[in-house]
Amino acid sequence: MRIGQAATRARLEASTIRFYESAGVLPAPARNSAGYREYDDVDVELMRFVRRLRALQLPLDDIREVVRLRVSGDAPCQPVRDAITREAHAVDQRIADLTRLRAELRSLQERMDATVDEWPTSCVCHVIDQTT
Amino acid sequence: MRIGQAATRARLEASTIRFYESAGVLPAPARNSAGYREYDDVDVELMRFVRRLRALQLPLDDIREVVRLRVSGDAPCQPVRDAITREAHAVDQRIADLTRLRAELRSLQERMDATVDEWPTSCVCHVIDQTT
DNA sequence: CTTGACCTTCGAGCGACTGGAGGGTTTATC
DNA sequence: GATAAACCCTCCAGTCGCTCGAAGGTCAAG
Repeated sequence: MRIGQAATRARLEASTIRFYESAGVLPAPARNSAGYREYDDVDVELMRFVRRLRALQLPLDDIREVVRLRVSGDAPCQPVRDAITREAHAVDQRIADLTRLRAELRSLQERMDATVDEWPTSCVCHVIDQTT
Repeated sequence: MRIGQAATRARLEASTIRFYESAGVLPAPARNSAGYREYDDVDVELMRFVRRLRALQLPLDDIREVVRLRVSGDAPCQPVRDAITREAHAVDQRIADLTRLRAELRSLQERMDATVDEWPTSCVCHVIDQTT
């Protein structure tokens, strides 16, 4: 099948598949006489695998390595598990950061609302100025 | 003062200040005879204001508008309040997304650990394959 | 006179795509 | 057999917010 159908089946954009190929994540497929990429079901399975890892927000560098192992017949389970662990920590960190940020935004909103009557005259955003 | 001292006082990198200028966020300052940028305390205050808004992860597009108002003497409070509200919603959304992602990563970790004894033989990452 | 710290501009690189220009190919329809 | 729509190709630019490096100019201290 050609890239469009592969994209539909793998639930990726054709442009994303080409990008993954250029990034060395997906192997370069065969080409037909017109130069079109030709994929089979195994290729589509691999694309789905990559999509699922990306949905877990694993970086392409990790996925490239995992795909390399999988294509070469090795079991990529340990690297996948390691990548997932790294990502879980990164996600925990991002959530903690964002939670702090949200608290600060909420607090700012409240403080701005409390001084809304002073705005028209001489607001230079003291509230923001008081932030670190 | 020159850009290095302004950067230190505003707690920004000199390269960031130049970038903000090129991005139209900060106004172009005067230059001395050697072509060096010259800043005063008011400029540094504005840099700090921008840094604080960036720390709240407001996009530069919003900050540019807010700075424009502030420099022109208008009170930027309402736009700041609006931008903060938008950002608060975006942060809520990001937290929700990441929380779902974290749950999925945790679940995957557990399921992989539960089948760890099967890995050496024929792991093709069924666990990942079962993900949507 | 030289060293070193500072400054300048310009351009590339990050991550992971996305979209467009400017072409060629295939397929369905008339 | 012509034509139009849908598909494919490559290459390049843009996204966001910086950050770094190259290649050079300026200036004060020793």
